[in-house]
Amino acid sequence: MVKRISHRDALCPVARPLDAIGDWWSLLIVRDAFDGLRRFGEFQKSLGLAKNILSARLKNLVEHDVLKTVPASDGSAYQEYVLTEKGRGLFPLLVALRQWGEDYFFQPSEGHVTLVDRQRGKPVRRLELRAQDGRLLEPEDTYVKAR
Amino acid sequence: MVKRISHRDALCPVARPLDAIGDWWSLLIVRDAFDGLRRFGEFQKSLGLAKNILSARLKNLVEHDVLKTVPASDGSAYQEYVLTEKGRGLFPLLVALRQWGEDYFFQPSEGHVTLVDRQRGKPVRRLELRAQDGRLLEPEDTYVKAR
DNA sequence: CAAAGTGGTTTTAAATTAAAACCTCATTGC
DNA sequence: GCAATGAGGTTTTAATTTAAAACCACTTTG
Repeated sequence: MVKRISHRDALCPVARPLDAIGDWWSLLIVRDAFDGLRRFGEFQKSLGLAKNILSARLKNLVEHDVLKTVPASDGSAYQEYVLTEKGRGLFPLLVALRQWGEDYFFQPSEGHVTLVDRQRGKPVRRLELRAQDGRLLEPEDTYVKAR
Repeated sequence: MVKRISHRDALCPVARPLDAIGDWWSLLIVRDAFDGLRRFGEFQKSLGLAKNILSARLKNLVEHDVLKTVPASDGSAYQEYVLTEKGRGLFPLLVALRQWGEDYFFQPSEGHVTLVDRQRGKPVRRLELRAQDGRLLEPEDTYVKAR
């Protein structure tokens, strides 16, 4: 589970989070959490992964403060997994992944689910990067700056 | 490399892309590609990963049309790896990952690199999800809709 | 209170990742 | 033009991770 990153990457904000969510299942678990799933069994049924793997992933997500465990909301003795504030911070990333998936992984003929605005029921806007003054930024319009 | 996704996930735009970029290294390779790295040796030096793993990852990214190989730009007989249009489509995702990393994986005392707007040299805006009419959307303000 | 369900852990096998050695073709130095 | 070095891998072997299945303790239900 522990992954070493090279010296060059130790200070890169892209590399560090990968310890928390860089594996195949974690983002799907987080997606399910955004969809309201909370119980171990719910995640397992939804994702169809082995229980030991789910257990390890949940543990890792909790250790990284993406999820936290809380007493079950229905009053039973079991616990539930809910997103922390840090976990909720993954929302834009998940939307970005979803939009990329919609753009490039579906034939026009295939249907797929869409993220919609609850109030109007209309698809959300596309994520886009802008400068402080509002200009739309393409990859070439940016660079990473040490400080 | 081939990963099975459960029936429920087969149609989910979040799940499908994970075959292409769901492993630990691929996103770092793509990040480096955005930073202008093109050669096998450049990626290997930057990331410090084994050559066979890099070879497999590059192959997978090329198969998924995230990267493509082109003749070397310096006229030598070697080839280079460059982002496709689909690969460039990962820019918002990478920015989202970066912003999440900046927010939650660094102590205030620690410095880290920042993504800046090339024209002004100022940090870029924060990614945010908006409805068609411009309202800012939190996770609760959205849901996924079949169609 | 017996039976079934929840939420795991342990055991064992398969697949993946990693390190290192090796190899081929390209380029450079002389 | 030939030897030596470098680029870009592949192959081999070992270590680690993932996966499947069995097992288990505690909880809830009938």
